[in-house]
Amino acid sequence: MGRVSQAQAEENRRRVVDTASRLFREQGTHVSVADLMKAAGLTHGAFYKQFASKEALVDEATAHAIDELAQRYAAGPEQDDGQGAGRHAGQRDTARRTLIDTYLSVEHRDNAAGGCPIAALATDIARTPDDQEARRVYAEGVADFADFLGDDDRDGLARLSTLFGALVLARATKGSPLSERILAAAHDALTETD
Amino acid sequence: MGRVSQAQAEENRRRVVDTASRLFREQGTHVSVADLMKAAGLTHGAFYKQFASKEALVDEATAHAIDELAQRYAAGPEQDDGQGAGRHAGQRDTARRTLIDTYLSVEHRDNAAGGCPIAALATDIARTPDDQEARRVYAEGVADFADFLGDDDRDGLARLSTLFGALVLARATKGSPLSERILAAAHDALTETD
DNA sequence: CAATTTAGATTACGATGACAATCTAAACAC
DNA sequence: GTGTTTAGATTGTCATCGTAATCTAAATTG
Repeated sequence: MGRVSQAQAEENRRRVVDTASRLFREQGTHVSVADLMKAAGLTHGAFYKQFASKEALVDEATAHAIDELAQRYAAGPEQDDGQGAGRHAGQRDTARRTLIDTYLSVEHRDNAAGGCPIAALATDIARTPDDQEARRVYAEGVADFADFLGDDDRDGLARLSTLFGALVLARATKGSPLSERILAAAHDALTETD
Repeated sequence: MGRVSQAQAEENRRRVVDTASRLFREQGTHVSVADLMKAAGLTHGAFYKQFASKEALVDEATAHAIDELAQRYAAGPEQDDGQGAGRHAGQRDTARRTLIDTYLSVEHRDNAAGGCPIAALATDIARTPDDQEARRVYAEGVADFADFLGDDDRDGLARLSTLFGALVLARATKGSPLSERILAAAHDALTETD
């Protein structure tokens, strides 16, 4: 078919990025442009009208996913008190607690596509060249997430390691009863002396 | 060239498995049979005389790597006291401590090929079909490693999550100063109240 | 509404993937 | 030593990869 309205084109582009951010998390950045475009409801030829290369899309999809994550925990389960930004200590602790609950749930384990990109993309990012934009964005996402999780730098990074590690391990051991025990063990460790 | 002695053939086979176990850890199980065989010093045509499929090799290479890991921490830095198996509490604590030190070192972060397969293969395994042998072997490896790391099940799995998580995160953030801070933070957390 | 622009479809490219058939020369059994 | 077996090399097949050129019809512009 022929042309499409600017608005349509932009929406299509957004859908491609969104689809990519989900497929990359689920299957890795190896998913083909053809599969990706089919999932987005377009043909693979249309891809290069919107993106310079697959690498560029990986960068954009990573940024998109990291952004979504940040928005999710920044908003948190907080009841909007009409005061705008800012959350007092009690609220922050509740937000953390809720995050840990959902992060270490079976649902999250089984939903990589819609889940934490830090966990889902870790290995793909680790194997990506040093100069690729996605690495920078990813590292920033890690730093911000750790800030949210802990009271100081050390605490946040250690907690993130446990949280992240348990989820990734649970995914790799899914099918074995070990998987659920990993989630439970990390949950305990992260909530007991809190 | 033509035939090769049985001994040579077996050694070649072993070299292919060993090369695979290293390449898979470094680059993922996506590495091609051709690249793999070249790295092992053979041509890709020779592959199918030894292995039924690439999948079969993934299974074997995973088992091989997990085995090596188990041997490494089972032997540990323990001085052989001539008493055979068995290690008293002090020795076990020292062994654990040494393991944590090396596990969270920059050298280990930068040596995925020769390092812990649980960390290096996690995502590949997570994306592998449920019925594949490699998953079973992997889960067993996780259970055994956790046993070694903690006093009870919960403790071991939580500690493994932190250890593993920090290494994988450090690899993904390599290049950013965050990477080293992650290793240090997890190291602190795992050695302080010990 | 006529002229121009362009998003997306179609098709093709060269490279590379897993895997298979054939060839060859050396190791074995006798 | 002759004959048979077989590990590895060579070459081929077919699918799929990322990317690009061409085509087409509708959206835009004037």
